[in-house]
Amino acid sequence: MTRQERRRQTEERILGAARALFAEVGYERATIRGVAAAAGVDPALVMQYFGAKDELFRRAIHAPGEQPLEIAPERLADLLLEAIRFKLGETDDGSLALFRSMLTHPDAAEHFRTATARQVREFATGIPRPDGELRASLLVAISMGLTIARELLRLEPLQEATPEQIVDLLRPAFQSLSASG
Amino acid sequence: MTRQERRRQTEERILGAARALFAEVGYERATIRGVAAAAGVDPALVMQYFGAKDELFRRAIHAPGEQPLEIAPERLADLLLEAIRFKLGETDDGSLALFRSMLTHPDAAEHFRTATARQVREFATGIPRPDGELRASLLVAISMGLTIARELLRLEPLQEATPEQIVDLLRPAFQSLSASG
DNA sequence: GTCTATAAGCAGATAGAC
DNA sequence: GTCTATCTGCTTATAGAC
Repeated sequence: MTRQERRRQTEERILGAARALFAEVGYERATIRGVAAAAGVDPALVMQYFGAKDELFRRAIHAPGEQPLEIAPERLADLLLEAIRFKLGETDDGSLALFRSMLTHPDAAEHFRTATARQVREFATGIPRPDGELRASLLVAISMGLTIARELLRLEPLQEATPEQIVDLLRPAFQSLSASG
Repeated sequence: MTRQERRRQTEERILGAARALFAEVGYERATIRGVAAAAGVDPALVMQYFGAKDELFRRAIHAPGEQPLEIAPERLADLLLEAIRFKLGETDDGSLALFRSMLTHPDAAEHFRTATARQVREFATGIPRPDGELRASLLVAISMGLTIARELLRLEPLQEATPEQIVDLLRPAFQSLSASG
């Protein structure tokens, strides 16, 4: 194994530890020292690799690549529900880190706002109505609320329910919001 | 004006400043110094009155008293929508402070969980079904997501819309979730 | 009663030894 | 290349002067 490979490997380990810790306690309470300890490396090494805590966080929340959905109107509700069903229970740490910190860390809030704005515009193309963007925003807000309540706050009834149960109950709500006519 | 009155008045001013600051930046980033500056008093005075930062936060999020709703089944959806319509745009700083910090401050998370559990049980009495608690949880999660998205993250389409517009769009969703049979 | 001064602790970041 | 030691800054909290 070359030096470059080794370096890349430890960098990935640090990034994974950072993602997990940011997801668990948020930006403020997560410390470089804590990340280093979780990754089994020296705190100075983390700084060496990532330069600053901000940069580490930026890298941690950078999702592995969310490909935009092709949206056929009349299908939007089902697509969203399917995405929710898939994500519930196995949301990646990068997304959770972003959710966890977005209310208290300005950079995280900004990142979420721009990512959401793009998603809203995308969804809105599937809702050809004057208030399409508002409807899309509501769909996003509902999905976000659900993830926060279940994965971050761990509200009991939501955590015990299966993704299928939840999706079934939400279907009428999503259909009414994404109805194209 | 007696000493006691004066003291009570400054205490209220500090508490108001604390509520506003906690609501704006969350528990971690809000400092005693910042609260004191906003209230126009000495930082040491804040400590004198409230003892510790935790206690100040505890007092700040203690809502002025939310009376439990009497729930007639078949009316739950309308009651909730009315509550949302009323709250949107004028959510009190105490609630916002709690929302802002609940993802990153363990005490706030715990407070929210217990308050929510009570609310869920309450709503569930209006949904006489085996999955009543799950449905009630979804209603709470949706309301929470909406408040967070609009008041805290300030997502544009949601902030520009009127409460009436939002409530109208959500009505079918709430009715399907709270349908009693 | 109110404020000044300071203690004590922990954070991120840096310089330099090995 | 990796780690030790340290610097600087900020926080809560306290002790004591006025």
